[in-house]
Amino acid sequence: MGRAPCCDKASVKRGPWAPEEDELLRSYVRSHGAVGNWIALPHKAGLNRCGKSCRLRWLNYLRPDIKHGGYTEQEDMVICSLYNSIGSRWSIIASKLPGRTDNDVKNYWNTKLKKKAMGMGIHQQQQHYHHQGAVGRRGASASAIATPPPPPAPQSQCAPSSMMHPSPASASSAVTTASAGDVACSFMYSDAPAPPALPHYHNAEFSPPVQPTTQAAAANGSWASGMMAFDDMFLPELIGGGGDQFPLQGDLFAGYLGPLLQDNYRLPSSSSSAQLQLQELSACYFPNAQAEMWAAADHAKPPPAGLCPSLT
DNA sequence: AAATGTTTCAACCGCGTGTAG
DNA sequence: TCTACACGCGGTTGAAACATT
Repeated sequence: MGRAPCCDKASVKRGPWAPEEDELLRSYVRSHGAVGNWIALPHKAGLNRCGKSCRLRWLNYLRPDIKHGGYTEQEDMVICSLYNSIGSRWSIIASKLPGRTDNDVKNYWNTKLKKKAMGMGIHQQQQHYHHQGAVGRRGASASAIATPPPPPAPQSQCAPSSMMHPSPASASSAVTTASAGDVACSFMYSDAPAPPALPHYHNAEFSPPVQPTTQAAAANGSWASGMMAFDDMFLPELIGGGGDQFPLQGDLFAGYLGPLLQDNYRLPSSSSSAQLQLQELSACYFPNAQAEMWAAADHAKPPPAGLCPSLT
């Protein structure tokens, strides 16, 4: 038994919107302000449409501040960089691009930018890649099965490599489209010492891995079940002030998360093993992009959901 | 000019999440 | 605490537009 449909699909109009329908919806929103209940809107506005369809039409097309097409190089870089970092979190990516919608960004990536990114070259940076599996809103599972390490993950090269050091304040900027816990990765890091007390962050949107959650983990010197939400960065910081510098996936981690973890877990920054460990964690935090690049690069299929093998 | 293949993008679908009752 | 409902999201589809042969 499936979920009840949000509306009677047989009795509502579907397909492309007519100009009259657009005008009805536009004038309704104009006169009533923020829509409180999209399901009830069609009836009130005199539209024979599903409420979800109305919402989509408004958000993706009729909103006055929408931009269509004409993506700039800078926007390309933002999309590439964020996609590399957080994967297909289109609503988050779109929230960093004023006037762009998640649907638009998604279409743009799938039809143009992905090819462009691929064409600019793929190179390997990471020695080890461990897909962490289910991430984000759907089906996050800490009980996922560890799998053997796949081939090294290629990375797209969308922009000149640079480092990024967002200020702590930037971590508190608002992103309303995602909840804390998104882009989260559960992992165990058995070689690191138990983490010290963690710094306080402005809010929960960006929080470092949590301290050991089990007595056992603390007792044997490991820590477990780290969760991180990384769905928020300021665009100005992303584009590096002048807009001519951009973080890449690895650099994003090395530039921001790396030092954070080094500070928190006293990893020697100069040691190659520490670098390796950071790379492993990076791959765990931001797995989606690698997975896609990977598939596109005709490598073996990425592993199914699972904890980072070397971290378990 | 016609046929065929490819690309684009608006719209749909179904599921996870948040929340009010 | 549970349930029902609406919202929001990401993946997918399909028709139209465009390019190529």
